[in-house]
Amino acid sequence: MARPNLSNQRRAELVPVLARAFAELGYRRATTAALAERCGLRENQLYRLWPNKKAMFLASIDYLYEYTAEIWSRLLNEEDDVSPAERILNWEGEHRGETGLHRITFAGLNEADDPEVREALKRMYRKFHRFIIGQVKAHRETAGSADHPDATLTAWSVIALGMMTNITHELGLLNSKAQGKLFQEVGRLLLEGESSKS
Amino acid sequence: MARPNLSNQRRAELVPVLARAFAELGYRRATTAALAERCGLRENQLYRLWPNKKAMFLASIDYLYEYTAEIWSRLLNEEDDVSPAERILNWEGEHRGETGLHRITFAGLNEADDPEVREALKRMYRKFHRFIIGQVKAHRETAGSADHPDATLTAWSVIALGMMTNITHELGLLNSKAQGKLFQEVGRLLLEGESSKS
DNA sequence: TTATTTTGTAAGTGTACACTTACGTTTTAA
DNA sequence: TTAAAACGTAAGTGTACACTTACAAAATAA
Repeated sequence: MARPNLSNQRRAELVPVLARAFAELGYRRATTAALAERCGLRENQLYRLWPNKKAMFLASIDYLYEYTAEIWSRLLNEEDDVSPAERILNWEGEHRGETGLHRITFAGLNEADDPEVREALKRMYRKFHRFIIGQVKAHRETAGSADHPDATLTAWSVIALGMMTNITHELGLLNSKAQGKLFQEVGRLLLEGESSKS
Repeated sequence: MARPNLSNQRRAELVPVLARAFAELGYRRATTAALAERCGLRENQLYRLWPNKKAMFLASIDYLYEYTAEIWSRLLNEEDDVSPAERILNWEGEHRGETGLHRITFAGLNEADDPEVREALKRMYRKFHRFIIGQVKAHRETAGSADHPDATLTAWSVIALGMMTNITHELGLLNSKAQGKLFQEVGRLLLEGESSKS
């Protein structure tokens, strides 16, 4: 034996950097040279940690969920008078698209004919879906329960809204106020089966 | 003067072919060689019709709206006992993602740091939005009007649902029955402000 | 110390691909 | 008939970029 292998640790340190690069540049423009530079490494050093560019991208997809889940978990542990589900809705309505990390999903969807990329995206969406279902059910147990779509459909719809606000933010289609209104008002309708305007 | 210039006509004939190529292959893998082959042309012949690959892609984005609007318009002119808005919901719930043309938007979002691509996408979404707003308003004038989000938000939400069902179809996350249910049930909730389960 | 493995630096290599050039052939307005 | 423009065919060209090779320096277990 000689020097200890710190690859796992270094990968963990570098994934956020890679993810940000893919998010800012997209898959195509995130050249291996650019990735290496942002990591403060040479290209071949990157290739010692991941077998190819695609693997770096797959790791970034996984990171996107972990990063978001981390933020949501923090929100869930806060003391507040509204339900956790509503806290997440409010937070996302205000901050959606700020990090730009969602652009990784755009890049991923564009590469979705690749089986590995497709599986990574599926995993990611399923994890989000499961997380949100939990929040929807918890919310509905406490709040008065109107007639609304089942939790599965509701969760997909919330993800859809998230995607849409990402897009409108990306393209500058809605200002941040309208974006927040979209997310929160429709989100609440989905959660509670009735408009929050009342 | 000599031979008449048929460029406009040829462009119009070829755009659907290009759009399908971008949809099937994504921007990156849709090489100019592949595009030319599908058009039954040589590369330089394509370059006589469009200045570069990006222009071909922009034309494909525009085509995506025209194609969809064409289908929707046909649906609007049918005789039926449900409202036009509901007919579109039903149709999209059943056929969403079938053509695969929506993948053009994935490719576009991935290239959205390019100003021209971003503008093309904005145009496209705005046109869809306007179209849907019209349908939502028409529907609500005839149907009983519950308490629901305003037409603008509703229209964005419907687009969001469309996007989501495209994604779930693309990734194989939902079977077509669940996909239809998502689109129709939630769509109706958004349209009418109450769940259709009742 | 020393053998072994990781880390750093520098310079490639092969190829895919957007875009071009050159040139011959067909069509049509005058 | 003819000149000009459109059309067809073939063969490039330059370069960007994923990935590799070679080798020296540094670190650590024995």
